Formats: sequence, structure tokens, C-alpha cells
Amino acid sequence: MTAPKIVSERRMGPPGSETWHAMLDSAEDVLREEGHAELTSRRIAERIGVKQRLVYYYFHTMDDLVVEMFHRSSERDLQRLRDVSASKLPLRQLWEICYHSQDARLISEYMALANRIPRLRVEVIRFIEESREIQVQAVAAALERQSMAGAIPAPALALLATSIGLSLNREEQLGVSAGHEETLALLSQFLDKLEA
Amino acid sequence: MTAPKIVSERRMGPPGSETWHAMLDSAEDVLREEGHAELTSRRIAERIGVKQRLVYYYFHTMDDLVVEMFHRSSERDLQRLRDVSASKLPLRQLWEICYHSQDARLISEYMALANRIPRLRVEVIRFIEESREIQVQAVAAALERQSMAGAIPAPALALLATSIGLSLNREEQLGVSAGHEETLALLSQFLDKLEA
DNA sequence: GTCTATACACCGATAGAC
DNA sequence: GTCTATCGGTGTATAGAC
Repeated sequence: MTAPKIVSERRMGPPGSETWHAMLDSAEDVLREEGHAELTSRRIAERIGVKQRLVYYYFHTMDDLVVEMFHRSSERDLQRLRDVSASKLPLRQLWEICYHSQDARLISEYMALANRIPRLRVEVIRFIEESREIQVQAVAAALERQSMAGAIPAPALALLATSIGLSLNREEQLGVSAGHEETLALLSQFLDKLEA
Repeated sequence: MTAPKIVSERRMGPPGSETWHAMLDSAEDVLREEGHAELTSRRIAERIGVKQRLVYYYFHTMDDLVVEMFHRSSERDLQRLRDVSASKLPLRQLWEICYHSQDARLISEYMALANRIPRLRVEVIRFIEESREIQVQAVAAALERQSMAGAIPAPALALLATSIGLSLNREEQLGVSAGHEETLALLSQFLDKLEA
């Protein structure tokens, strides 16, 4: 039996407080706008007009902050996904939401960070699995309503939508558009068939 | 008219030399196995048993090294892609190659780096556009041989294959498999239809 | 071509006052 | 809850000898 490792005994600020949220908001902005290399305690503090030391009052380590930031963000996303799923939208709307709700840049930063922060990696895996599950339910229900449940497996449709949405998104942000028009037309045609 | 900005006048080693390649090899290994945070001149030098100073004999800056590393790697990939394209493979083989030749982790590291290194971003864009072009040619030729040229636009098929291949790859590396089986089965079925 | 040595910036994290 | 001050480490990059 191993005793739990105490990282530090220093006094800590309350999770969920206003400053705590401001720091995670700030961190998210930095990650999205400036990238992981600029994601430092000093940069975060500067953005919200406090001193660097305060970051370590609210978070034990920078890795903790990053994990917490992703966790908070993914909880929000999952809740939004559940709401969408409950509103019984048709496939086309589900695809549109999937396509437009992904931020390719932020995702690529998180993926790279997850490669070196095991606890973030765990959170990312959990998020992908849970969101896939919710999407599958939403897709399955939509197919059911169109009496198309046997036409195509919902898990495949959910994975395809996420995958294609992310790629289109990433390439749009880069300024690459080759094949996009044709792909969107093909998807539209495909959705037409499923939603007669 | 702007004069070219001289970054430094220090003595430089020859690009393409043995040590030059060894450094880029080393850097690629670090990026793939340890991530961007460990991609430092010290780490690279250590791996090939030289001193850190030597890295700056062969590359002006670390950003230069990263850009050069991606450039060398993408030139190799494009050449391999051209060879594959010239060998007139059927769609199924093209898909298999697309699926298995992507390293999701390395790509995610490069994408995050491209968010903060403009010149790398330019290289990434160039690579995506060129590889897409080659893939479209290969796919179009394969469809032609099956008299299926009108069935589906080649650019859409090329983009879909890349996108889905990358996502499956990334999730496999993370250990997520939900929907994979169904997606691969669906793809197989789809390829059967196109290659009667 | 490779080395020793070093300047300088910046980062994570801590001590302890107010 | 927020601050000033600071330590130790590590990174990029350069100077200059061999």
C-alpha cells in the first residue's frame, strides 16, 4: 500500500472562484491565440492583471492548470452536446453543429500537450469516448425517426462526421481549400439520401 | 525594396552533410517520442553524441532546424506518394497506404509547432496541397480504370481518405476504438461497390 | 568541424510579508 | 487573496580556441 504523494503543502485558492475561472479563461485564450509555447504562468497572470505568484495560489503546477482547463472546457462541450442530442435534430443539423463547433487550432494544441502530460491524455480519451457515445445516440435517434436505422451504423456516421469536420476545419484555418467544395457537395448529397 | 535581413553572420555547416542529416534524424525521433517540449538543441546534440554548440553550426536557429526537418521529411513523403501514384494501384491499396502511412502523433506535434512558426506553417500548407494533388491524380486514375470516374469526385475521395485515416490513427494511438470497427466495415463495403 | 565557456532571458516554483 | 523577492534550472544563442 502506497501513501498518497503530497506534491506540496502550500496554501491553495478555491477552485471555481472568480479568479480561478479568469485564469483558465486567460489560459485558454493564450493557447488558442498564441500557442503552447506562450502558455506560461507569467503570460496568464499578465493577461488578467495579477502577478505571476497568484497562479500558483490557485494551481499546484502548470500541468494541473492545463488539465483543469481542458476538463472545464470538455465538461461544457459535453453538456452542450447532451442538450443538442436531446433536442432531436435531423442529421443535417447534427452535421452542421459537428462541423462548426470544433476549433482545429485549439485541438491541435491540446493534442500536442496530451503527448507529454499523461493526466491530460486521460482527460482527452475520456472526452472523445463520452462525446462519441452522445453523438452515436443522437445519430441513431435521427436515423430511427427517418426509418433509416438499418441503412448505416450510427457509430460509423458519428466518427466520420467528427473526423471530416475536424479536417475541413483545420484546412480552412490554414487556407487550404482543395477538394472542400466537392466534399461538402458529396456530404450534402449523402444527407439528402438519408433524409428523403 | 527591402534588403534581405541577415540573421547572423556566423560560420555555418553544409546542409546535406552527414552530421546535418544526423541532427534532423535525431530531432525527428525526439519530436515523435518525446514531443515538442523536449525538442531542444541540447537534447538533439546529446542523442547523437555531440555538444550543443554544434547544432548552431548547422542551423541558424531552432526554428530553422524545425522548418528544415519538416521540409526534408515532406519531400520524402511526396516522393513516396508520387511513386505510389505511378504504380497504378487500385483504390483499396491507396486507402491502405493512406491509412497506415500517417503518424498521428508526429502530425499533431507539427501542427502545434506550425501555429507558432510562420515558415513552418507555409511548408505545411504546401505539403497538404501537393500531396492532395498527387492523391487526386492517383484516385482519378483508379476510378477511370474501373469506369467509375463519374460515380464520385476524386478530390472528395482523396480528402475523405486522408481525414478518416488520420482520425482512426490518432484514436488508435490514444487507445480509443469506439466506432472503428463499424467505420472500417463501412469503408470496405464502399470500396467493394467502387471496385466491382 | 568540434570544442569549452558563457551571456542572457525566462520559466516553474517557493518563502514569507501584508 | 495578493503581493515582493528570489532561487535553481534550462533554454537559445554567441565568442572564440583548437
